[in-house]
Amino acid sequence: MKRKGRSCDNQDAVNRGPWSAEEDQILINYVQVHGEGNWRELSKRAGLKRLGKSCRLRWLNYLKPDIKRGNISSDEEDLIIRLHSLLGNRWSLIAGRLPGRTDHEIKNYWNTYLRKKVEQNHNYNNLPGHNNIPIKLRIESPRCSKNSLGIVIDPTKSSHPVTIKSMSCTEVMMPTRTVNDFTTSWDKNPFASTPQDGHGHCSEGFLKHFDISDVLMPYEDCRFNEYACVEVPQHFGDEAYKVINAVGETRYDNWKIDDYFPLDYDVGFSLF
DNA sequence: AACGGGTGCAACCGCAAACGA
DNA sequence: TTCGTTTGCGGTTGCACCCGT
Repeated sequence: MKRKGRSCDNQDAVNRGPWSAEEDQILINYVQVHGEGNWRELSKRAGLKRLGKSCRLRWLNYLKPDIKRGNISSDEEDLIIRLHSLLGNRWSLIAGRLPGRTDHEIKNYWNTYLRKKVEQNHNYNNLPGHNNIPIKLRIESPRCSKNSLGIVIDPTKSSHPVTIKSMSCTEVMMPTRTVNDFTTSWDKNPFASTPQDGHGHCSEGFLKHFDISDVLMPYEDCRFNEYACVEVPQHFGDEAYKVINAVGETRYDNWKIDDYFPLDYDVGFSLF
């Protein structure tokens, strides 16, 4: 599978195409002794006539010991479809939720098999986020930790993913404490110590607007097949706070807290 | 058996972000 | 702050194989 190399620079001295078993072994041995990183230097020192980039690709996608190859289960397949409907072609994010799988393998699997399967599935185009079905937002834990505010989506209650684009807390309570007093009361107008709205005034209805799709990340205790977790850094100082109300927006339509998603779909705040 | 089109997948490419001097 | 290098990502390419004719 020799490929056409570019005529410039000294790439004629570089091996291209499929890796031989010997090259693989050299790379494995070298990484086991010296570790990953600095791939260009690694290639030179290991005596591989390969671009550093090529070494990195080969290691990360095929040779690394904890990689699962092939036999993608139906559960994994289902999760890929859900995540793709949520994230699009963000293969590294999708792979991050499938332990042992690489973005490369998932991308190939999608392009050669899953995309066709999904396209054939008439229901795909009727998923939430692709139409205007509103979502019920349920506040499970109104008092959030100081580290983050997040939501947990429980897809076990529905076969449909939720494509949440953004979320705003519209009513937030901050704790107030008096000096030398450890008791806490909840102040519904805490804005003297919290960010303002950029216009120098703080109406009670605001707090923070953020784009969930930018901060979607796996949560350690999360069972991948059951929950999609979103963790959002909070910017209101070190204190805990209570979320009283919130509105959000899916990828294609708006929803608000009082809307009802059909039957049993719950989206809730959770304490991370 | 030979041929040709379709498919799968490993490797490559270009770009952008991250990093470090 | 700038600039060169490294890393990471997603899209594309092209060869080997499969399968129908």
